Amino acid sequence: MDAFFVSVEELYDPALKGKAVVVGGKANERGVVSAASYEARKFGVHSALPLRTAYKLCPHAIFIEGHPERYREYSGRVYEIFRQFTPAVEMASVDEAYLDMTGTERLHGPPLRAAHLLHEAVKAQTQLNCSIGIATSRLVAKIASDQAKPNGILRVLPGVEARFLAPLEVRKVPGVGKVTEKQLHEIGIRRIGDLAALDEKLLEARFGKWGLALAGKAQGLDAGSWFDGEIGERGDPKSISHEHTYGEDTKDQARLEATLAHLAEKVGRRLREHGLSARTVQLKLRYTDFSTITRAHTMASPTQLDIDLIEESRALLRANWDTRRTVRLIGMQASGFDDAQEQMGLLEDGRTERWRKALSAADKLRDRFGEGAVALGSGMGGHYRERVQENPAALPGKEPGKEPGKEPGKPGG
DNA sequence: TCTGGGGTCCTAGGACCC
DNA sequence: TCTGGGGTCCTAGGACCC
Repeated sequence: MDAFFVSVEELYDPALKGKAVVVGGKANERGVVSAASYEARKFGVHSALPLRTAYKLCPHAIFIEGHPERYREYSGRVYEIFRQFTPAVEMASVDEAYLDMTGTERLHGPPLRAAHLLHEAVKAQTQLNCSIGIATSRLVAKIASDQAKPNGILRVLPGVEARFLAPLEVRKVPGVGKVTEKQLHEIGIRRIGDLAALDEKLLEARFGKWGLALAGKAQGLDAGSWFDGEIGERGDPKSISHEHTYGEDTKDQARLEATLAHLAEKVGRRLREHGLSARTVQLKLRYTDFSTITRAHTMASPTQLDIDLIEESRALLRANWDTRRTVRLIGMQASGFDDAQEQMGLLEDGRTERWRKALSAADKLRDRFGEGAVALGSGMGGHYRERVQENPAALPGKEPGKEPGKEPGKPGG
C-alpha cells in the first residue's frame, strides 16, 4: 500500500489531502515518524525519523498520532480483495502482502492483466492506492513493487531478474540494513550487480550463513532467506510484547511497576485472544543513555494469566534494575508458547480457573467499553495479591483504588 | 537529528544430559 | 584422571523489517 497510514487518515479527513502530513505523534514528542505524505517527503521527512527532527525539517506539517485500529481494518479489507484473486495470500505486514498467482491465468489472464484488475479492485473498494511488483520470486517482486511506487505496476520477466537487480544499490535488498551496507561498502560493493559478481565462498567466509543467502539474493532467489517457503497464512506468533517509553525518564519504582503491570495485562489479554500460554517472560529496560538490557525467566509451566505475568516481570525488575539509573523505556515480552487449550483441564486448579473466568469477563468489558475500562488493581502498593487471596473470585480491578501514576490508559477503576 | 513499538531471525556461550 | 561429542534448552544481544 502507498503511504498507507496517511492515505487511511485522508479517507477520514479529506482536508488532509495534498498536505504535508506526518503520522506518528505530536511534533514535540518522543517518537519517530510512522508514515509521511508525499508532500512531507519533499522536505526530507521519512519513516523512522525522530518526530522532533521532522518538525525542524517541515514545521508546517500536520502531525497526527494515528489510528492503528483503522489501519488493521483496511488491512483486513484489502486482504479480502486479494483472496478473491488467489487463495495463497500472505500478509507480510499491515500494508504489504504476497500473492501466489500460479495457476490463476485462466481466471485472471496473464500477469500484467491480473495485476491491473487487482489494482483497480483495491482502488474501487477502498479508494486506496497500492503498487504491485510481479516476479518469479518474492524478493524480486518486493523490490519491483518498491520501484513501482507510487501507484504503479512493474513486472520483471522470468530470466532477467539478475539484470533488473544489478544496477540497484545493495541497500534495496531486504535484510541489508545500515550495518551490512557499511560492511559491503568497505569491500567495495555498492550495487547488487557487484554482489552477484562476487565469489560465493568469499561472502560465506566474511558473513557466514548470511553471506550465502546474500549471494542467492543477488541472483534474485528467495532461498536461504526468511521468506523461503510457500506463500500462505501466517501461523501463531512466536512472541507477544508491549513496551513504553516515558515522556521523561524516571527512577520512580512505583511508577515503573505500575507501567509494567499495565503492559503485562495487555500481553495477557493478547495471549488469551490467541489461545496461547507462555513459559518465558522477558523484561526490557532502556536507560537514559539508550543502553538496553533484557532479562528473561522461564517458568516450569506456561501461563496466560495477568497475575503471573505481573509477578514474573516484577521479580525480574527488582532483581535487575540498577536503581541508580533513570529509565527511559520499560517493556515485557512473553514467548515459549504452548497451546493454552491443551493445558486447560489438565493443570487448571480452582485458583487458575477463577482467574481465567474473571479475566475473560474483563476482556469482554474492554471489548464493549474500550481498553481503559478495567485493569487489575496492581501498582497500588502491591496489595492485590492479599486481597485476591481473601476473595479469589473477585473481579480484578473492581475497586478504584488510588492512582499510582499517569501511565497510558490507566483507568480510574 | 536524539533516537517508537511490535515483531522475526541469528549467533554465541553455558548448563545439562547421555 | 588434564578432559569427547552430540544434542537440547535457556539466556542476552543485535540486525533488520514495517
